[in-house]
Amino acid sequence: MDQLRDTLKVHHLRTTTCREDVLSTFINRKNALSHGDLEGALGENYDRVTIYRTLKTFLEKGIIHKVLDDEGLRYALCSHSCSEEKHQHDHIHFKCSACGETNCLENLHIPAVQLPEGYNPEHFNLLIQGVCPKCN
Amino acid sequence: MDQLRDTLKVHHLRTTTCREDVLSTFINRKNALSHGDLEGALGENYDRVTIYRTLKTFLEKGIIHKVLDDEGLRYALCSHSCSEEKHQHDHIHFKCSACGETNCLENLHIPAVQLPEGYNPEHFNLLIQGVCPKCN
DNA sequence: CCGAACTTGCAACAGGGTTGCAGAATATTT
DNA sequence: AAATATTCTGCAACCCTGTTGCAAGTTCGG
Repeated sequence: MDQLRDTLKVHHLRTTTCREDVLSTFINRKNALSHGDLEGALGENYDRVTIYRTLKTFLEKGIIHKVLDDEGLRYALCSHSCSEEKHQHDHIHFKCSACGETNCLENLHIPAVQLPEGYNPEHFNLLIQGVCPKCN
Repeated sequence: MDQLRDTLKVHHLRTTTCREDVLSTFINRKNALSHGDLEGALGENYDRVTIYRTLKTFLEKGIIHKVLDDEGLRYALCSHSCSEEKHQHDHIHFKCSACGETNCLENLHIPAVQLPEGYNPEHFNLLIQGVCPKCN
Protein backbone atom coordinates (compact mmCIF):
# COMPACT_ATOMS: atom_id res chain seq x y z
CA MET A 1 0.00 0.00 0.00
CA ASP A 2 2.66 2.42 1.07
CA GLN A 3 4.79 1.13 -1.73
CA LEU A 4 2.24 2.42 -4.20
CA ARG A 5 2.25 5.85 -2.63
CA ASP A 6 6.00 5.91 -2.64
CA THR A 7 6.17 5.03 -6.30
CA LEU A 8 3.79 7.84 -7.12
CA LYS A 9 5.65 10.27 -4.90
CA VAL A 10 8.99 9.45 -6.49
CA HIS A 11 7.50 10.42 -9.82
CA HIS A 12 5.97 13.63 -8.47
CA LEU A 13 2.39 12.52 -8.75
CA ARG A 14 -0.40 13.09 -6.27
CA THR A 15 -1.78 9.99 -4.68
CA THR A 16 -5.29 9.29 -5.83
CA THR A 17 -7.23 6.06 -5.53
CA CYS A 18 -7.39 5.67 -9.29
CA ARG A 19 -3.63 5.87 -9.67
CA GLU A 20 -3.12 3.46 -6.79
CA ASP A 21 -5.58 1.00 -8.27
CA VAL A 22 -4.14 1.18 -11.77
CA LEU A 23 -0.64 0.75 -10.41
CA SER A 24 -1.56 -2.21 -8.24
CA THR A 25 -3.35 -3.83 -11.16
CA PHE A 26 -0.14 -3.65 -13.14
CA ILE A 27 1.78 -5.13 -10.22
CA ASN A 28 -0.67 -7.95 -9.51
CA ARG A 29 -1.23 -9.15 -13.01
CA LYS A 30 2.25 -9.31 -14.37
CA ASN A 31 1.57 -9.14 -18.07
CA ALA A 32 1.07 -6.18 -20.35
CA LEU A 33 -2.37 -4.58 -20.10
CA SER A 34 -4.48 -2.65 -22.54
CA HIS A 35 -6.76 0.17 -21.62
CA GLY A 36 -9.62 -2.28 -22.10
CA ASP A 37 -8.12 -4.68 -19.56
CA LEU A 38 -7.94 -1.92 -17.00
CA GLU A 39 -11.41 -0.73 -17.78
CA GLY A 40 -12.64 -4.27 -17.24
CA ALA A 41 -10.90 -4.46 -13.90
CA LEU A 42 -11.64 -0.97 -12.61
CA GLY A 43 -14.30 0.41 -14.90
CA GLU A 44 -17.02 0.44 -12.32
CA ASN A 45 -15.01 2.68 -10.07
CA TYR A 46 -13.52 5.09 -12.53
CA ASP A 47 -14.41 6.83 -15.72
CA ARG A 48 -12.90 5.64 -19.01
CA VAL A 49 -11.31 9.01 -19.52
CA THR A 50 -9.64 8.98 -16.14
CA ILE A 51 -8.03 5.65 -16.90
CA TYR A 52 -6.78 6.97 -20.23
CA ARG A 53 -5.34 9.99 -18.51
CA THR A 54 -3.75 7.87 -15.83
CA LEU A 55 -2.04 5.76 -18.47
CA LYS A 56 -0.84 8.84 -20.29
CA THR A 57 0.55 10.30 -17.09
CA PHE A 58 2.29 7.06 -16.14
CA LEU A 59 3.81 6.90 -19.61
CA GLU A 60 5.17 10.43 -19.38
CA LYS A 61 6.59 9.87 -15.92
CA GLY A 62 8.32 6.65 -16.88
CA ILE A 63 6.24 4.29 -14.76
CA ILE A 64 4.99 2.24 -17.68
CA HIS A 65 6.03 1.79 -21.29
CA LYS A 66 4.19 0.99 -24.50
CA VAL A 67 4.13 -2.53 -25.86
CA LEU A 68 3.37 -2.88 -29.55
CA ASP A 69 1.03 -5.60 -30.56
CA ASP A 70 -0.59 -6.59 -33.81
CA GLU A 71 -3.99 -5.96 -32.35
CA GLY A 72 -3.46 -2.78 -30.43
CA LEU A 73 -1.42 -1.00 -27.83
CA ARG A 74 -0.64 -2.39 -24.41
CA TYR A 75 1.32 -1.10 -21.49
CA ALA A 76 3.67 -2.72 -19.00
CA LEU A 77 5.56 -1.60 -15.94
CA CYS A 78 9.03 -0.24 -16.51
CA SER A 79 11.56 -2.45 -14.78
CA HIS A 80 13.29 0.19 -12.70
CA SER A 81 14.94 3.42 -13.24
CA CYS A 82 12.88 4.89 -16.05
CA SER A 83 12.11 8.54 -15.57
CA GLU A 84 10.55 11.44 -17.37
CA GLU A 85 13.91 12.17 -18.97
CA LYS A 86 15.05 8.79 -20.10
CA HIS A 87 13.35 5.55 -20.93
CA GLN A 88 15.52 2.49 -21.31
CA HIS A 89 13.81 -0.40 -23.05
CA ASP A 90 15.70 -2.80 -25.12
CA HIS A 91 14.08 -5.98 -23.88
CA ILE A 92 11.93 -8.38 -25.86
CA HIS A 93 8.16 -8.75 -25.73
CA PHE A 94 6.51 -12.11 -26.20
CA LYS A 95 2.88 -12.52 -27.15
CA CYS A 96 1.28 -15.93 -26.76
CA SER A 97 -1.07 -16.81 -29.57
CA ALA A 98 -2.86 -19.31 -27.32
CA CYS A 99 -3.65 -17.42 -24.12
CA GLY A 100 -3.25 -14.00 -25.67
CA GLU A 101 -1.00 -12.67 -22.93
CA THR A 102 1.87 -10.37 -23.73
CA ASN A 103 4.85 -10.34 -21.42
CA CYS A 104 8.14 -8.56 -21.08
CA LEU A 105 11.20 -10.78 -21.20
CA GLU A 106 13.25 -8.42 -19.09
CA ASN A 107 16.35 -10.54 -19.19
CA LEU A 108 16.55 -10.82 -22.94
CA HIS A 109 18.05 -7.91 -24.77
CA ILE A 110 17.40 -7.16 -28.39
CA PRO A 111 20.44 -8.26 -30.35
CA ALA A 112 22.44 -5.59 -32.12
CA VAL A 113 21.64 -4.97 -35.77
CA GLN A 114 24.03 -3.62 -38.35
CA LEU A 115 22.03 -0.98 -40.19
CA PRO A 116 23.09 0.42 -43.57
CA GLU A 117 24.95 3.71 -43.77
CA GLY A 118 22.85 6.73 -42.90
CA TYR A 119 20.40 5.14 -40.49
CA ASN A 120 20.51 6.54 -36.99
CA PRO A 121 18.57 4.24 -34.67
CA GLU A 122 17.10 5.48 -31.39
CA HIS A 123 14.53 2.97 -30.16
CA PHE A 124 14.07 -0.74 -30.65
CA ASN A 125 10.93 -2.78 -30.34
CA LEU A 126 10.92 -6.52 -30.84
CA LEU A 127 7.72 -8.52 -30.53
CA ILE A 128 7.90 -12.27 -30.82
CA GLN A 129 4.64 -14.15 -31.27
CA GLY A 130 4.26 -17.82 -30.53
CA VAL A 131 3.32 -20.16 -27.71
CA CYS A 132 4.39 -19.45 -24.16
CA PRO A 133 5.56 -22.04 -21.59
CA LYS A 134 2.20 -22.08 -19.82
CA CYS A 135 0.36 -23.04 -23.01
CA ASN A 136 3.00 -25.32 -24.45
CA MET B 1 -0.99 -2.25 -65.89
CA ASP B 2 -1.06 -5.85 -66.89
CA GLN B 3 1.30 -6.56 -64.05
CA LEU B 4 -1.35 -5.45 -61.60
CA ARG B 5 -3.92 -7.74 -63.13
CA ASP B 6 -1.50 -10.61 -63.10
CA THR B 7 -0.72 -10.11 -59.44
CA LEU B 8 -4.40 -10.16 -58.62
CA LYS B 9 -4.98 -13.18 -60.80
CA VAL B 10 -2.17 -15.13 -59.19
CA HIS B 11 -3.87 -14.64 -55.86
CA HIS B 12 -7.29 -15.61 -57.19
CA LEU B 13 -8.80 -12.16 -56.94
CA ARG B 14 -11.07 -10.47 -59.40
CA THR B 15 -9.63 -7.41 -61.06
CA THR B 16 -11.44 -4.30 -59.96
CA THR B 17 -10.33 -0.72 -60.28
CA CYS B 18 -10.14 -0.32 -56.52
CA ARG B 19 -7.79 -3.25 -56.11
CA GLU B 20 -5.66 -2.08 -59.01
CA ASP B 21 -5.45 1.42 -57.56
CA VAL B 22 -4.62 0.23 -54.06
CA LEU B 23 -1.98 -2.12 -55.40
CA SER B 24 -0.39 0.50 -57.60
CA THR B 25 -0.35 2.95 -54.70
CA PHE B 26 1.66 0.44 -52.70
CA ILE B 27 4.01 -0.04 -55.64
CA ASN B 28 4.49 3.65 -56.37
CA ARG B 29 5.05 4.92 -52.90
CA LYS B 30 7.46 2.42 -51.53
CA ASN B 31 6.91 2.85 -47.82
CA ALA B 32 4.35 1.29 -45.51
CA LEU B 33 0.88 2.78 -45.76
CA SER B 34 -1.93 3.10 -43.29
CA HIS B 35 -5.56 2.94 -44.19
CA GLY B 36 -5.61 6.70 -43.75
CA ASP B 37 -2.84 7.15 -46.30
CA LEU B 38 -4.80 5.18 -48.84
CA GLU B 39 -7.99 7.00 -48.06
CA GLY B 40 -6.13 10.25 -48.60
CA ALA B 41 -4.86 9.04 -51.95
CA LEU B 42 -7.96 7.28 -53.21
CA GLY B 43 -10.76 8.38 -50.92
CA GLU B 44 -12.58 10.38 -53.53
CA ASN B 45 -12.94 7.39 -55.76
CA TYR B 46 -13.75 4.66 -53.27
CA ASP B 47 -15.62 4.21 -50.05
CA ARG B 48 -13.72 3.88 -46.77
CA VAL B 49 -15.18 0.45 -46.25
CA THR B 50 -14.07 -0.78 -49.63
CA ILE B 51 -10.51 0.24 -48.87
CA TYR B 52 -10.66 -1.56 -45.53
CA ARG B 53 -11.96 -4.66 -47.21
CA THR B 54 -9.34 -4.46 -49.92
CA LEU B 55 -6.61 -4.32 -47.28
CA LYS B 56 -8.11 -7.25 -45.43
CA THR B 57 -8.31 -9.29 -48.61
CA PHE B 58 -4.74 -8.43 -49.59
CA LEU B 59 -3.59 -9.44 -46.12
CA GLU B 60 -5.31 -12.80 -46.31
CA LYS B 61 -3.98 -13.53 -49.77
CA GLY B 62 -0.42 -12.69 -48.83
CA ILE B 63 -0.06 -9.59 -51.00
CA ILE B 64 0.67 -7.26 -48.10
CA HIS B 65 1.74 -7.70 -44.49
CA LYS B 66 1.14 -5.78 -41.30
CA VAL B 67 3.73 -3.39 -39.98
CA LEU B 68 3.53 -2.56 -36.30
CA ASP B 69 3.99 1.02 -35.32
CA ASP B 70 3.70 2.92 -32.10
CA GLU B 71 0.95 5.01 -33.56
CA GLY B 72 -1.08 2.48 -35.46
CA LEU B 73 -1.07 -0.27 -37.98
CA ARG B 74 0.42 0.07 -41.41
CA TYR B 75 0.76 -2.28 -44.34
CA ALA B 76 3.50 -2.96 -46.84
CA LEU B 77 3.91 -5.14 -49.88
CA CYS B 78 5.20 -8.64 -49.31
CA SER B 79 8.51 -9.08 -51.06
CA HIS B 80 7.68 -12.11 -53.16
CA SER B 81 6.37 -15.49 -52.58
CA CYS B 82 3.95 -14.94 -49.74
CA SER B 83 0.70 -16.79 -50.16
CA GLU B 84 -2.49 -17.53 -48.32
CA GLU B 85 -0.78 -20.51 -46.71
CA LYS B 86 2.52 -19.12 -45.63
CA HIS B 87 3.82 -15.69 -44.82
CA GLN B 88 7.54 -15.25 -44.50
CA HIS B 89 8.56 -12.04 -42.79
CA ASP B 90 11.67 -11.83 -40.77
CA HIS B 91 12.92 -8.52 -42.04
CA ILE B 92 13.28 -5.31 -40.10
CA HIS B 93 11.04 -2.25 -40.22
CA PHE B 94 12.45 1.20 -39.77
CA LYS B 95 10.36 4.20 -38.83
CA CYS B 96 11.81 7.66 -39.24
CA SER B 97 10.92 10.03 -36.44
CA ALA B 98 11.59 13.00 -38.70
CA CYS B 99 9.64 12.32 -41.90
CA GLY B 100 7.34 9.74 -40.31
CA GLU B 101 7.85 7.16 -43.03
CA THR B 102 8.05 3.49 -42.20
CA ASN B 103 9.99 1.24 -44.52
CA CYS B 104 10.86 -2.40 -44.86
CA LEU B 105 14.55 -3.20 -44.78
CA GLU B 106 14.13 -6.31 -46.85
CA ASN B 107 17.78 -7.20 -46.81
CA LEU B 108 18.20 -7.14 -43.06
CA HIS B 109 17.06 -10.21 -41.22
CA ILE B 110 16.13 -10.22 -37.59
CA PRO B 111 18.98 -11.82 -35.68
CA ALA B 112 18.27 -15.07 -33.88
CA VAL B 113 17.25 -14.86 -30.25
CA GLN B 114 17.84 -17.55 -27.66
CA LEU B 115 14.53 -17.80 -25.83
CA PRO B 116 14.19 -19.53 -22.44
CA GLU B 117 12.98 -23.13 -22.27
CA GLY B 118 9.33 -23.55 -23.15
CA TYR B 119 8.90 -20.65 -25.54
CA ASN B 120 7.91 -21.66 -29.04
CA PRO B 121 8.33 -18.66 -31.34
CA GLU B 122 6.45 -18.35 -34.61
CA HIS B 123 6.61 -14.78 -35.83
CA PHE B 124 9.07 -11.96 -35.32
CA ASN B 125 8.44 -8.26 -35.59
CA LEU B 126 11.24 -5.78 -35.11
CA LEU B 127 10.61 -2.08 -35.41
CA ILE B 128 13.53 0.31 -35.17
CA GLN B 129 12.76 3.98 -34.72
CA GLY B 130 15.23 6.70 -35.49
CA VAL B 131 16.32 8.96 -38.32
CA CYS B 132 16.50 7.67 -41.86
CA PRO B 133 19.18 8.51 -44.45
CA LYS B 134 16.96 11.02 -46.23
CA CYS B 135 16.48 13.06 -43.05
CA ASN B 136 19.97 12.65 -41.63
C1' DC C 1 -7.95 24.78 7.54
C1' DC C 2 -7.35 27.77 3.47
C1' DG C 3 -6.05 28.52 -1.17
C1' DA C 4 -3.50 27.22 -5.28
C1' DA C 5 -2.74 23.52 -8.07
C1' DC C 6 -3.97 19.41 -9.79
C1' DT C 7 -7.54 15.44 -10.84
C1' DT C 8 -11.82 13.69 -11.94
C1' DG C 9 -16.30 13.01 -14.36
C1' DC C 10 -19.25 14.28 -17.87
C1' DA C 11 -20.42 15.38 -22.44
C1' DA C 12 -19.04 15.66 -26.80
C1' DC C 13 -16.24 14.60 -30.48
C1' DA C 14 -12.85 12.45 -34.09
C1' DG C 15 -10.90 8.43 -36.00
C1' DG C 16 -10.28 3.45 -36.78
C1' DG C 17 -12.45 -0.58 -37.92
C1' DT C 18 -16.59 -3.91 -38.63
C1' DT C 19 -21.19 -5.80 -40.24
C1' DG C 20 -25.59 -6.43 -43.06
C1' DC C 21 -27.73 -5.76 -47.01
C1' DA C 22 -29.17 -4.32 -51.66
C1' DG C 23 -27.45 -3.18 -56.01
C1' DA C 24 -23.54 -3.31 -59.28
C1' DA C 25 -19.69 -5.43 -61.52
C1' DT C 26 -17.02 -9.58 -62.79
C1' DA C 27 -16.24 -14.14 -64.46
C1' DT C 28 -18.25 -18.32 -66.38
C1' DT C 29 -21.12 -21.06 -69.01
C1' DT C 30 -23.73 -21.90 -72.94
C1' DA D 1 -23.52 -12.44 -76.95
C1' DA D 2 -26.80 -13.42 -73.07
C1' DA D 3 -27.77 -15.57 -68.81
C1' DT D 4 -26.10 -17.09 -64.60
C1' DA D 5 -23.64 -17.61 -60.35
C1' DT D 6 -20.41 -15.40 -57.75
C1' DT D 7 -18.06 -11.81 -55.98
C1' DC D 8 -17.47 -6.57 -54.94
C1' DT D 9 -18.98 -2.13 -53.80
C1' DG D 10 -21.46 1.61 -51.43
C1' DC D 11 -24.35 2.99 -47.92
C1' DA D 12 -26.01 3.17 -43.32
C1' DA D 13 -25.29 1.98 -38.97
C1' DC D 14 -22.67 0.62 -35.35
C1' DC D 15 -18.83 -0.33 -31.70
C1' DC D 16 -14.27 0.63 -29.79
C1' DT D 17 -10.27 3.54 -28.95
C1' DG D 18 -8.57 7.77 -27.75
C1' DT D 19 -8.90 13.00 -27.07
C1' DT D 20 -10.49 17.73 -25.46
C1' DG D 21 -13.02 21.44 -22.69
C1' DC D 22 -15.02 22.60 -18.76
C1' DA D 23 -17.08 22.60 -14.10
C1' DA D 24 -16.86 20.36 -9.73
C1' DG D 25 -14.09 17.81 -6.56
C1' DT D 26 -9.62 16.46 -4.32
C1' DT D 27 -4.81 16.85 -2.81
C1' DC D 28 -1.09 19.13 -0.58
C1' DG D 29 1.68 22.87 1.27
C1' DG D 30 1.66 26.60 4.22
